[in-house]
Amino acid sequence: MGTRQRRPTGRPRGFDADEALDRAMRVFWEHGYEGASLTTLTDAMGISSTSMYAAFGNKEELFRKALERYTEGPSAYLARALEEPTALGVATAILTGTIRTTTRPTGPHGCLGVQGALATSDASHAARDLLVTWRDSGYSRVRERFGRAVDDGDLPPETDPALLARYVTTLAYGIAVQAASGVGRDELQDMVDAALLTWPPC
Amino acid sequence: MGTRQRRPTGRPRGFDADEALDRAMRVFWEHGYEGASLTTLTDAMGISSTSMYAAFGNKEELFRKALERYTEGPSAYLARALEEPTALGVATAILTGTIRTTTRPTGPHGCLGVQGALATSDASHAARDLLVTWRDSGYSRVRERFGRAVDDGDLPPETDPALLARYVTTLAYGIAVQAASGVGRDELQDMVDAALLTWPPC
DNA sequence: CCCTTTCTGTGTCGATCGATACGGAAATCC
DNA sequence: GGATTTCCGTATCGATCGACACAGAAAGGG
Repeated sequence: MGTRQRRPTGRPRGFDADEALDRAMRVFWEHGYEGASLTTLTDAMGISSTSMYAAFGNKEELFRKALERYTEGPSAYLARALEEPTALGVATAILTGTIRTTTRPTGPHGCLGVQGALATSDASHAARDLLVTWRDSGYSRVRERFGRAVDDGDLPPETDPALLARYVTTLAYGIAVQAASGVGRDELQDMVDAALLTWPPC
Repeated sequence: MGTRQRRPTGRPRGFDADEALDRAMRVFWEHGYEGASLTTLTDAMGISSTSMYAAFGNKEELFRKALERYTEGPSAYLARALEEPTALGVATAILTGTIRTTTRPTGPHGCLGVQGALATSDASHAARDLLVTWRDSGYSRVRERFGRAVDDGDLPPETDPALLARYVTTLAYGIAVQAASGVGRDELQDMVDAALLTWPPC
């Protein structure tokens, strides 16, 4: 065990692709898809543009992979939140996780899934569509989780899971915008704590 | 009265600057500051780049003026909302106005003040800072209005106007993101109606 | 009428955009 | 130890970016 598989034929890669993807994710996160130029990206990744194209395809593919990395890294709180035993626990974990990720002292402020490509030129519609799908996927998972909470009796039977999921995701996206504006972590947390005192709001 | 002032010396402008600014505002609204190229802008405005520079200065100044136009046009609901007699009326008018403006069938989806320049390259930091200031100004006006509502006894004395304003603006910015993703007007309105059933939430 | 002023159309500027061609370097395969 | 494969460094591609030079056109002023 622990034995790495046989080295592939050819000259070995001179950089850590995982580390490079993390750097690229941060650049996209901070500057957005269109605001991140190839020069900015490759400088941060520490590689040449040739190496980037060989390893990741093109800018669009790099963005796609950076978003996957974001989903399983900074945004992993969502998957964990959905496993909370109660709907209120789910909502609390989602919003607290959103605040923590969007206001990290060591990272860019805001959410890659929101500010990565919210309004773009026609040339970048693929990146924008990708994030629309990403956000819609998040909403759907929350809605399904709240649907189960209704079935379980955790939420009142008259609760509309779709409406409730729309409410929580709207707060989450709004928090991402506030964080991008520089609003502090504590203030956002106080706001969420107060908002969740009434539950379910719908 | 009604007499227009004396024609200025020199060749008269061959286009309507007001109309051109409206067109530019729409382009910035739909594509964002960085996604709106000079070609896209001047094509929509129906003028040459020379005329644009002569009339508006440069791209950054054009964006600044387009944002002012947006504030007194599509976003004018905010000023009207602040004049509602009750805090609940203010919140309702703000969120309903946000939904109506960000989901117009004939206009771009979303809010210029949010998606105009949320994450940008360093070269466009001026546009981003402008929108940060714009959003912060909106928040401050709402907070001051809620402060008066507390003084008037419209809101309980233990209410924190800053927290409440942060809550309402967070919902508004979240709505802008949802609208940019294509979420429909009716669904957002149902969500807001349900959310405002509990008031004040904090 | 000519002069001044302002605006317009054409053409183009240097810089940067995303993306590659090409040759040499570094590994495995036989 | 050659052949093969893969990767890296340099240099550059055509397109587009925001911005402007220049000359002619259209108005008022004298």
